[in-house]
Amino acid sequence: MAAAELPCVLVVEDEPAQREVLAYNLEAEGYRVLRAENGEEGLLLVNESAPDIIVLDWMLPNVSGIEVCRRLKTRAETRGIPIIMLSARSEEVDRVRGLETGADDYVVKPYSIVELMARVRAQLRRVRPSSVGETLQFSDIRLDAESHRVFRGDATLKLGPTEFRLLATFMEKPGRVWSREQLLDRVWGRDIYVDTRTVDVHIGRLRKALCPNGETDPLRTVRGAGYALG
Amino acid sequence: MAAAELPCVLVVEDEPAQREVLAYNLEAEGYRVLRAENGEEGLLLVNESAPDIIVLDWMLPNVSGIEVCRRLKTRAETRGIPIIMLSARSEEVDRVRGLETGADDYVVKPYSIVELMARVRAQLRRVRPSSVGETLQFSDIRLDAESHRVFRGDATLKLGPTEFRLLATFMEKPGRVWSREQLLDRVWGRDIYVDTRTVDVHIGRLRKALCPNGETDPLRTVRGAGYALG
DNA sequence: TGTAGTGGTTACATAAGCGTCACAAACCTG
DNA sequence: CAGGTTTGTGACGCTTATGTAACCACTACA
Repeated sequence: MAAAELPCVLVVEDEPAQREVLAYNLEAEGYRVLRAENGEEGLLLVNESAPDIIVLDWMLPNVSGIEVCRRLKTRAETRGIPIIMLSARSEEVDRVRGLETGADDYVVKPYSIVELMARVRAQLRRVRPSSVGETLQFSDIRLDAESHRVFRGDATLKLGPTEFRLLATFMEKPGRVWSREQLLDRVWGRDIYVDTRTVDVHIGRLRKALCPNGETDPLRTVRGAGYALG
Repeated sequence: MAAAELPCVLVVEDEPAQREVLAYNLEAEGYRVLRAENGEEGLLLVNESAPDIIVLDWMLPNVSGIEVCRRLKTRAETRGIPIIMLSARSEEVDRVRGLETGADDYVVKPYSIVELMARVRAQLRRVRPSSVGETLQFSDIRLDAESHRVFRGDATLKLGPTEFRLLATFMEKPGRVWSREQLLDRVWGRDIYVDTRTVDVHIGRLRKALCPNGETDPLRTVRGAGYALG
């Protein structure tokens, strides 16, 4: 199974017109597009073609989008594929449910096609670290490289340059454990001599900055190894 | 049970000709092949020989393939074994039901043997990562080296650095018996002086960590020789 | 030349993990 | 069964890794 050169997007949308608009724009953007008109077909295509990202309509006949999402996110091999949910509903409840099910992003119809494209790009960048990042996301934390800003939920977080780079490193590969030395390399620079304990201090500062209101600490200490996000 | 060097594939197919074609191709591909001609025999062989992957026909006398699948996927020790379902039916309903039952992949007859081989390889790669840095799996235990995490079923296990390295060593070669000296070399380091009995203590701690809720102990004590996983 | 913001280091407190021992239990061998 | 050996395991003291506050140094900028 050779890796496709072009990023591959699976569009699951029952309404033919909307599906084609999406597909057209995605193809114009340079993606390979797979189309599915219902949940079953979607699930099948995921197994067959391992797309890099999925744009998923909320309302689908039989197997609903949310159900498709749930199934994909509970299976280990498909859990990593980012899912962007589309929905006509704008109620808060559904947003929460959408993200709760494991969707990585959520867009309410009618959406700006440009915005959707941006989100697709963002999600892809998260998964395929080939190109440099604009927006990274992990759970409720968003990091925008361009504007140098970090959000948690709706709140804007305030963090210093070092903490920002530190967080950016973590968010490139959520879950991965970085040793203090690796972090010094990536965040401080290759030939800077700083005490490894300095990392600890900045981790502490990052933690404090990430949880201004007592949110759960997303950083994990791995004793004897280093730190990780999530 | 000596650790099989070759990946072991269990073929459950009642039609002799088809079974042999499959077996022939799998053996040509370098796998060890177990054959079963019905569901009961299949389930039996799973328990006896712990295959690495199962190719399972949908239509079987008595116990149907889907039933075999369901049973395996509900038992903790066998849940981790990937199952590829074969079916003559191509109806949407069945596809979905196949995946719903927990099958990891689904191939419709008549299939290209090349494609099937590719899928077997893909599933095996998922379960038996040959190289470092990927995720190791043994029965229902998964160890992810990169994120330094260990799961049993859905639960995340909490183990200390030494227990983690110990388990990683075992999972590299499930079934292999490691002497206390070998373990000290690999886990503690070549020129560390520690009592060999220390290994026993850490094995105990690892055991406790692996069975937080009274699951079956996957570690085997080989009297006079050492310890092994499975 | 203040002042505010940031960064690196140190020191100390605490938590986590480690290794050893001692005794109990299991096992083997006659 | 007796005697010896191997393994399981709780307890305990010790070491080490980590969290964190405090401090000083440096920079930028008005």
